Amino acid sequence: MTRRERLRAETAAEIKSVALKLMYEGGPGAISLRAIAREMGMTAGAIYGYFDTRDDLITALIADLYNAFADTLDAARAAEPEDDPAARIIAHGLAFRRWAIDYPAEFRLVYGDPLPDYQPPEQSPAIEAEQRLCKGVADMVAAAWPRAAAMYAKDDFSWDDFTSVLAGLIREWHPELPPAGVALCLRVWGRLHGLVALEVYGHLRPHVTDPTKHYLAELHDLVRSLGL
Amino acid sequence: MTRRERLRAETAAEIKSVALKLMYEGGPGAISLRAIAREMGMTAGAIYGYFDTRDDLITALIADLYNAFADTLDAARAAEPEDDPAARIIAHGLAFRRWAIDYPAEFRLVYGDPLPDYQPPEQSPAIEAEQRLCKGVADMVAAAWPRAAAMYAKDDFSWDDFTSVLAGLIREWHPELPPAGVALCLRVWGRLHGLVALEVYGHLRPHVTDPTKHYLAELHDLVRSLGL
DNA sequence: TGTACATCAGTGAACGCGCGTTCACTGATGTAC
DNA sequence: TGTACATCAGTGAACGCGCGTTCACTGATGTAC
Repeated sequence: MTRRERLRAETAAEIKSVALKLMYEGGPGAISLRAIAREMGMTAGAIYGYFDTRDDLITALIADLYNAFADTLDAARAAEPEDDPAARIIAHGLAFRRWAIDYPAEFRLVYGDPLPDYQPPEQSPAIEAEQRLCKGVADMVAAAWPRAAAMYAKDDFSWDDFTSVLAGLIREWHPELPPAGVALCLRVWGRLHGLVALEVYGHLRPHVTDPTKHYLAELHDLVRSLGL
Repeated sequence: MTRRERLRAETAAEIKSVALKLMYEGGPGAISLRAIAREMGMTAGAIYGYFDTRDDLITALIADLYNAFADTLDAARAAEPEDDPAARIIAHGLAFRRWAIDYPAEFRLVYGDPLPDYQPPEQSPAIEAEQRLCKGVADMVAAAWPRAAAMYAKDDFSWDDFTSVLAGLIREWHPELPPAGVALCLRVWGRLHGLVALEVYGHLRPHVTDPTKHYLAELHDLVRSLGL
């Protein structure tokens, strides 16, 4: 990598990090090429040397976020013993909420409204990264399945209830997991998501003094409902 | 009500309904005074005869949506027998999802990102309407409480875990419900919300062929976890 | 080591856009006598 | 029933704004001889 290439890569990274900073301070709507350029002391046009278009920047940003986010959750799970699936689920859940609350703009970009006029591309690098998150949940449910099966194995699901993409991934990651277990993954995902989404969008605070406590209670309910 | 007053009210209503139509077609970002005026064949400035400012319009819109939404859910619950709390919960859940999927822009406005640059007022008519939704969930949990108490009554919650506003409302609506029951309300709310939010924002479709089926399974899990 | 040339990051001015908001005004609708 | 006046909904032009994007250009950094 030549000096020029290194500088180029650094500037591209700076553009993204400034975009994140703006988003952190002003919400997803605060991302604009002009604002980024202003912040960096350069001209709006110069950004076109690094990204073909505003949407390309956003797409790159989302992929980065997904990866950083997946890293955080993977690390949180890995910090708990492998033979304690309940602890891993709770650690994952708390880390998920922590990230969402600490970086609400990022959460919105990933899980909420796309930016005004942003059109995600069909083949986005974010898709791969999203699969990492998916795998995280699948790992947890698979670890819990030996005990959860007693409750859910008789649920009426078949492989036809999932897209072939998901079915393929699951069979690769956890061949032992039956369709009822995969369906359970999705519901667990929804359950982890619900209270956090409400909180991030400001619907919980008017009712509750300590959101963490309620979320933790939900995590314990969840773990219990999995038979752990 | 004089003729003039009636015309005024009709025009104000038309402004709101055109705003909804624009939002329905182009997402929340498509609401602009100019677009509304264009659609109505009038001038952007004319709208200032009806709403002091763009944000006032949005606020009125949100309050309307909350009320229409609460009407829908109330009706869905009321259609099931009062002595069958499980059926009421499932009907409520399905109606919630139906509304969210049929009117995604409205869902986003209410539960998702506020509009770019929209600053909700402190004292909004939407707050009252939101309480109607809150009461709906509280009613369901209160009806389930006699059976759910066995599982949740020993949860460690006190009235200090809620804002005084919520605590006051609950004591008015359901004086028999202890803090653990109120906490359960919030968790049920989150559970109803999770999968629907994921679906509305496009995270479920890439994995699943029939989202309703999975949501229904979640509702059944929920009902079961309430001991119904 | 020094010179001639190629590369290429960034400039700055311009384009056209849609936005919220203001304001002096017009012209129709209502009211009072 | 007809006239004089008041009300007020809506006009249209203008304001200043920030945006994404384009393009001919400058000037510094690198490369080849």
